[in-house]
Amino acid sequence: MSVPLYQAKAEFFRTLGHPARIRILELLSERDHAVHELLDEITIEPSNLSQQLSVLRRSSMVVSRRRDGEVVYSISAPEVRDLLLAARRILLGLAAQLADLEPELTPPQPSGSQRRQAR
Amino acid sequence: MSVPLYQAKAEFFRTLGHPARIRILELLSERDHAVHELLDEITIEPSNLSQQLSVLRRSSMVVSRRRDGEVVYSISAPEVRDLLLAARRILLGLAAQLADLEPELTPPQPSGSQRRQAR
DNA sequence: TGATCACTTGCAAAGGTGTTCAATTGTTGT
DNA sequence: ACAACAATTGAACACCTTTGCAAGTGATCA
Repeated sequence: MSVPLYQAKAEFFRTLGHPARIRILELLSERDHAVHELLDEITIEPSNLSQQLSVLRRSSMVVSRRRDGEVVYSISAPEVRDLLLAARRILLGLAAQLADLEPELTPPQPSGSQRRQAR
Repeated sequence: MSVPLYQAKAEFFRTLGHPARIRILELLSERDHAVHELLDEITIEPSNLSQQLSVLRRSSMVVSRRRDGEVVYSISAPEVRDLLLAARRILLGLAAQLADLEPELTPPQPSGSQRRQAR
């Protein structure tokens, strides 16, 4: 293998590491979308959307085709959906753990709201 | 929820987006490791390793504790393991697709080692 | 106490990423 | 052929990350 797998993985995750790209993938994992449909859902400049789409295209996570004067994008690896779900599970799990350890943080508790957090 | 979920997800994936951090998580998902054990496995300056560990700590993906004069790290969300596996599956799937679409690019292989993998 | 080991932190240089605007391509309708 | 639309590209700038070195902390042991 030319590129070590852990490096390919890192690149892959970096590709996912942008809010707009996450939203795009979430929308596409429901159904194919034309660019202007994505624009309706995501608050972003058209050119910026295009940039993000091109990042996803470069990584082969999505493909585009032209249909009736629009460009339609689809997910090329349906398993991406599972990945996003797995991420949500982990995220919610971590959040729950945090809430557990520091229940005194969230509501504006007056007395001794000192945060100790192992520096 | 204060931070939109898709933004938290992006942050989460960005945390995974570094080769050293991937390796650390892979090692930790096998078993807990002391810092110097990680150093033996990963080719990296100690201070750099420390920085990467601190990124993982900040995101609550790992926790550290001191034991017998060493600092031992462990994974705090065991599901991370599934996530790494899911990533590998997708990565290998994408690679296979690429190999399929452009068999003429890599080696000039003549006879049919074709792989088909229906989009 | 002082030396040493095991890590961590601060910081500056270098490199990389994201955002926007303007310009461009390509397609469709008149 | 031209205008209008849809999407993309290029370039400049700001911002963030990574890296390595030097310095620092904090525990353990002679």
